[in-house]
Amino acid sequence: MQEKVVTALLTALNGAKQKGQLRTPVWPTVSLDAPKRPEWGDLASTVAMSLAASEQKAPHDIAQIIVDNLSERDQLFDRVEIVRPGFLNLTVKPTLWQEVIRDIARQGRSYGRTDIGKGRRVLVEYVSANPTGPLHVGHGRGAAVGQAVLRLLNAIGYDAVGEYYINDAGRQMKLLGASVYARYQELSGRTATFPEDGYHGSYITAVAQQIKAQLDSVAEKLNPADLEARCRSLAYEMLLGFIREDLRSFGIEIQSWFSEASLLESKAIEQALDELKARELLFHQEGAWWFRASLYGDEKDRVVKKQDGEYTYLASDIAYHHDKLRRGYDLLVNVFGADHHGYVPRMQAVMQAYGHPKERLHVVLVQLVKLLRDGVEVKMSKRTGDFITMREVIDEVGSDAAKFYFLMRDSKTHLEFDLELAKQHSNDNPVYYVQYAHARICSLWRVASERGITRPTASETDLTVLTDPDELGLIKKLAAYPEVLEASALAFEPHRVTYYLQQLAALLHTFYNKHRILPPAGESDIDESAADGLTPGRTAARLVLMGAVQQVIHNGLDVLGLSAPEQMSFTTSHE
RNA sequence: GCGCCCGUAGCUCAGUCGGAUAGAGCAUCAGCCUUCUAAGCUGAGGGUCGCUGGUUCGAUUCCAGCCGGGCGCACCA
Repeated sequence: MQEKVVTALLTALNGAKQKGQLRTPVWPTVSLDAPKRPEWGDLASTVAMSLAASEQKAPHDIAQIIVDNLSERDQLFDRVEIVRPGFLNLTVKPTLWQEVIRDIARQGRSYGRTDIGKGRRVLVEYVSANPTGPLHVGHGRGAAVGQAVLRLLNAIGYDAVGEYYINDAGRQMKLLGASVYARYQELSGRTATFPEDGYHGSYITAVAQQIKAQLDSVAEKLNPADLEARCRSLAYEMLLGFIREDLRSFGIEIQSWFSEASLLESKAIEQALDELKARELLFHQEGAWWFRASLYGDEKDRVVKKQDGEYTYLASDIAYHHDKLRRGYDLLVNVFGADHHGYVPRMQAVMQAYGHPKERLHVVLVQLVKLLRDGVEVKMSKRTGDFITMREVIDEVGSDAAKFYFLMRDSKTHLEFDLELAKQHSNDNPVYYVQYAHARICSLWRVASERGITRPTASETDLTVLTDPDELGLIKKLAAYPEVLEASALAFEPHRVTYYLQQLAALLHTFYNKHRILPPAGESDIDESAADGLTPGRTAARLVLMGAVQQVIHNGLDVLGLSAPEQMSFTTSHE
């Protein structure tokens, strides 16, 4: 719809240029928004005002020229108005809005999807939590955001794949092994020195207990170093297994798992660094090897190989991203915790060092989640390992509710997450508000079929009866979905869709409350239904409209990775 | 000290490639269920868009400087 109008405006502009009425060489982007007030029409554009400078004319005059050159004016618009400085207020013919419903019915699940990504390949790296403990709430937000970004990109025609980078090499693995080993010893009645900076969480003891059960029979034959190594690898496998399970039960499916250790084994780190060395982007100083990150806008150069000969974390990451690039992705998206924002320039320097524009890597930052219970902050201490896990949250509030909350706000801002609110099955809970809108429409189908009313098809229904402002308001919101989806995907900001769905659901609930869709079951209410002009034709048209609303809510929830239930369970609703 | 992010209603937050009287939810108050699910709806009150300048016909939006909060500034990951 918006597209049609923009095209019409551009045609008018070009026509005016040919007649010599306008002379701006390149048109600015033709803005077209739903204005704030209904009396300003359905769509408003500010092109005339933005052309004022280059045309050296009054905005109002330019607007007039555009209007005069609108060749399809009568086919498209009921009303075209020029207001004060130079706003162009357009009221689109209802028949065009009604067409939107047919589009939705025809396109179904693909309504809103586009191909502007042109099949370009994208790798979305997300979660990537160290396999040294269970996922916590912050990881949950990262998982929800990463998955939503991935699905959004796919929805606009990219070919996106999700990957989890496993930090299974280096220091934290050693610490994990040492921590588990120490607990193992304690469980065996021996005193052990717990490593400084070790993992203190109680889950370590639980893991040690399980490992002890497995190893007790052979433990005697192992020297301490071997035993610790066994502890390390068994603990790693167990913890990564928990992570996989947690993600699965959260409804997150990671297509690809990439091991950091594999980079060491395959010599990929050496190769990646050699390539940089060959381009003189590495230098040796004070016994260490440095990457010239400052050449590409980072604030300083960075060590990749330490004096002791060990690679830094950055070296692995260089090799990892080198590998991603070699796999032929056109765009790399990394979902990072916001505390890693300082790392971004470094990684973008790496992109450039390998000859790619820094925009080829886009980093989505995800801020911390502040957990509340009834408005009181739930304190978490990383040091003692005493934190609320993602598992506990989804067990308590459910996957859909958790995801919706994680996706409600711009990911780069702090999020307050009230557990009590999130699990409430009430009107205070936006998740159910949206899902309920979907379920309500599904319920309509059930009641309709009980009363012998068959569901009308969009193509065979006369939709011109849909002229009520509430009906048109609903359609206009539906018409905006493709734009919202596209903008949301291009900005890597899923919360725009979440917000849109709440608005759409609100319109639906209002409509549902105000207008009847099905004729009443009895005959007593004939007058009431007549007052709202409820004829069989109107019922059919409204049912088609409801089908379109249902479809869009479904599509929106789906792109966010949420379910669209056909009915709500009322088990805990009334107290 | 330097860098990044945030500062919008009592609370939590949308909106910001510059536009017309700044929005939603919660909370508060007043209403709506013999009718398609009240997990819903209607109405009311509530704001110097952190402050000060600048650019502009026009700034909550862009720029600069301040103030307040968070995070980051390792041969840790």
